[in-house]
Amino acid sequence: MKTARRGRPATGPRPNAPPSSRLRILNAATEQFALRGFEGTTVDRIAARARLNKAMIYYHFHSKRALYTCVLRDVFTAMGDRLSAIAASENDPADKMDRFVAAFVLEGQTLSHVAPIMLREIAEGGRRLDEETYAVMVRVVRTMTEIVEQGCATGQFAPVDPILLYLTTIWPIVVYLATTPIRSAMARVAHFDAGRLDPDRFIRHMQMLNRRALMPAASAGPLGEPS
Amino acid sequence: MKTARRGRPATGPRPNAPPSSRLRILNAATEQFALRGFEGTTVDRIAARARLNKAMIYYHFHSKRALYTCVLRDVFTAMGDRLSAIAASENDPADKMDRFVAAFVLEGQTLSHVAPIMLREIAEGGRRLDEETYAVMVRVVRTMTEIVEQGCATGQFAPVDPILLYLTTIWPIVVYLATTPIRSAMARVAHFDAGRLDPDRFIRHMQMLNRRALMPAASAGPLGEPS
DNA sequence: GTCTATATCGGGATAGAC
DNA sequence: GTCTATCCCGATATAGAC
Repeated sequence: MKTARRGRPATGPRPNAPPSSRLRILNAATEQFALRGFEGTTVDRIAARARLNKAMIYYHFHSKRALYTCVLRDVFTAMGDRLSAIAASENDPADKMDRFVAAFVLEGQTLSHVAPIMLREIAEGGRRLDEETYAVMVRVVRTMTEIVEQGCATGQFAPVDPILLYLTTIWPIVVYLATTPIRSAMARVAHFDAGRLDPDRFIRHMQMLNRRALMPAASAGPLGEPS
Repeated sequence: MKTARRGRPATGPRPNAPPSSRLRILNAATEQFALRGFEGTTVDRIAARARLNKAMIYYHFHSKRALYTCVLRDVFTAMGDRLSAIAASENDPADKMDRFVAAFVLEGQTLSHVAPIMLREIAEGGRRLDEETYAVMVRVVRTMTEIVEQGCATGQFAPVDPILLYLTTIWPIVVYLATTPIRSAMARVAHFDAGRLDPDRFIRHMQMLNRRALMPAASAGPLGEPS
């Protein structure tokens, strides 16, 4: 258990330390775990993709499981860090919300393995998340909560449960990101133009959704109340 | 490949045929695959949960993979069938949309294994979906598309891309369903009241979201256009 | 730190009796 | 249709040389 003692932010071993094996392993592992899941990934394959052999993996990480935990922590921390920055900016809540949405999509494209991994962990019921990783995910929820509460306090936002808004904001984005690689194949089968789902259009859709969701009372509109 | 030739709707072997092994296997398999994924599940364990032994599984299904394909088809078909019924009703589009959302949540609770399986398949990039199963998923998209287009035609709905609305409607629900079992544990860690996420509240939130998203132009509201 | 074996075992799949 | 026993490969993990 003392294994997880390698505190270091994902892609920065320290300005110019060896660019080598440990990091190559981490990258290869992230890719494979995202692609095939924990059980679907073999240590041999990770080694191959890292241009190393199994033994090196067990030298740097004590077990497949410890490596996975490491990947989880790194990947979620990286995402969480980048998002926190947004909420720290000095804009008004509506602006922050737009920027938060855009940032999640954009960072999610850069950290392209985070989305599939999140989906797998949810499906798994969070059984593999350790406390540290859990805390990072909670931080993301809290970031959104703060934005919503700030907007509610000033009356700019309708009173909406931040947790519900979190659910409806983050997860379509995650699925959007995770399906990006197979979008065109799906488009062929489902007969729709995949271009309709380019990132900019998608971001605008999500922003529109949240702006409307947070629009203060007034217009329940021509559609009336739900059943 | 001729293996998948057992056309039969999930939970109805035919009114009163043997309630026995084949069905018990299917049920145990669905549960385990949802819980642990394809690679995470062992044939031995499925057998145990079905109160049978491995050999019986290979007797009824030729391989673990064929069994999985069967589970996928059954589970998605069941869900698709129940949803299609909604769209066939004679209500107006706004009503249909509300009912569609409610139905997805409710049926998803009944077919409680469908959500985790959907998440795993998305994370997997759809690599395990055969054409038949694919077609069922497309049908769900089409169902939503029809509702949206009907509403747009009559001017009741703002012009919104149905695919985008599908993304933002279905997937929060799927994640909501998949996290239900661990909701209270999460609430403890994240310090929020899990009761806030009871199904009725959630359904109303989703309906609100879509009604507002589909509200015809007019009020971009006090929030202005996005960046 | 990096490599080449090799130990070990779990799990998918089959044989064949009943 | 159902069972027990078994094959056998592939995957995690380790030993130990360099």
